[in-house]
Amino acid sequence: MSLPHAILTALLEKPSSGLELTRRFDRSIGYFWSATHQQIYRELGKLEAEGFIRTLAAEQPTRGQKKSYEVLPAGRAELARWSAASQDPKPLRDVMLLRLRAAAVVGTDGIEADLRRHLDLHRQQLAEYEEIEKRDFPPGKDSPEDRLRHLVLQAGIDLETFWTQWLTRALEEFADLPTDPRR
Amino acid sequence: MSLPHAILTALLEKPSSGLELTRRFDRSIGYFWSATHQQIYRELGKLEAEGFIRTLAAEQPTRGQKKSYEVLPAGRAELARWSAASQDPKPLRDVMLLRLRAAAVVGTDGIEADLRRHLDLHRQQLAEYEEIEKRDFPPGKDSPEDRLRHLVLQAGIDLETFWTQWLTRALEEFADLPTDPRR
DNA sequence: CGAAACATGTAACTTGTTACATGATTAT
DNA sequence: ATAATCATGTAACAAGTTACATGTTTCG
Repeated sequence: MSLPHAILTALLEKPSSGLELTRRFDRSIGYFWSATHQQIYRELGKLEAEGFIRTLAAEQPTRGQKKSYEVLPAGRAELARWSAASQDPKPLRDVMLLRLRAAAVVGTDGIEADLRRHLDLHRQQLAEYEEIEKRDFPPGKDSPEDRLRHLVLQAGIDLETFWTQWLTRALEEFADLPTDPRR
Repeated sequence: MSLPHAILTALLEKPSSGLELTRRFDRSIGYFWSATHQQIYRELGKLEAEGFIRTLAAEQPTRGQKKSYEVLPAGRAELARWSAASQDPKPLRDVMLLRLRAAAVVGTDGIEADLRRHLDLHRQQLAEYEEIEKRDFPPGKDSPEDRLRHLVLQAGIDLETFWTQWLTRALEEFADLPTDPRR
């Protein structure tokens, strides 16, 4: 139940239409909670029905016309409640780790190229985060809100750093492997 | 589409019944791909229908009786195919990061306690992984298969290390915050 | 026998994904 | 006018979650 709260956060930061939200999910918010436009429209409908948000424009626009939303007091209260409520961390779920474990059984043919590709992608993502950090969080004078947002970005940077290091190490192991185990 | 392949990997490592698989998913395999018994039974049925696995026992057991499965050649081939096939990494999706971002907007009341709790949980998980490493991967003499499995475990250790460090840093930031932003 | 533990399974629901449909606005 | 883009939406499906149902074996 996190998507509605991601949307509430985004709308509090700035009232938006569905498509604008979709674009923001492709950028900042989507860096730790991704969503497609179909999910967003579905959820906007629910949030409006629950009285957490409302449309901005006085006239009800028809299909195809832009429709912007803002958060109502009940929505802000729900977000505060959710943010403070205790939630268990989700166990790790990673396809590449699973694939390596499978490769230990059925052989490593073909997987090395994808490890390289992932290394590239994670390096790109890391560079993107570092760019954002340079632009949005220059040294000195951070407001408390900025320090929290910086902390979140830092997690992204650290995680991408981890992946680049781990993938590099994995590829070194592959270089060392005498031959494929059982192929 | 990873759960069937997680099950194939587990069954290749050792033929098992549904409940045995469930227990193994609570331990080693679940450390990077979790699943409940309902998911597992559903998926075992599909895998059998597709001809990737078959029951071991000659007699068809009835409901309530143990039913063990083994992987057929087609299943092994499918696992090899999947493991080698290129797949994009999934974007990061983390509730705690989203909660912090929300807290930057609606206030940080209440979230600090859960950060502490998460720090504890991640420390426990890290200790568990390190225990497994000591037990299963003593220094020296690793077979190629073991090196791959060790690499996977290492990712778990590194990720838990990251979270403990990041949460420690987050809590330091909270100690520094003058007062809650906007509450 | 009765209770506990073992073992498999169903059903209903929520969330996420993929493909497609439709109307409105803008630029050539 | 028509093509491209903007914008909202539907439908069907896949995957994951939660609650419950049912039969079997073991042990006191």
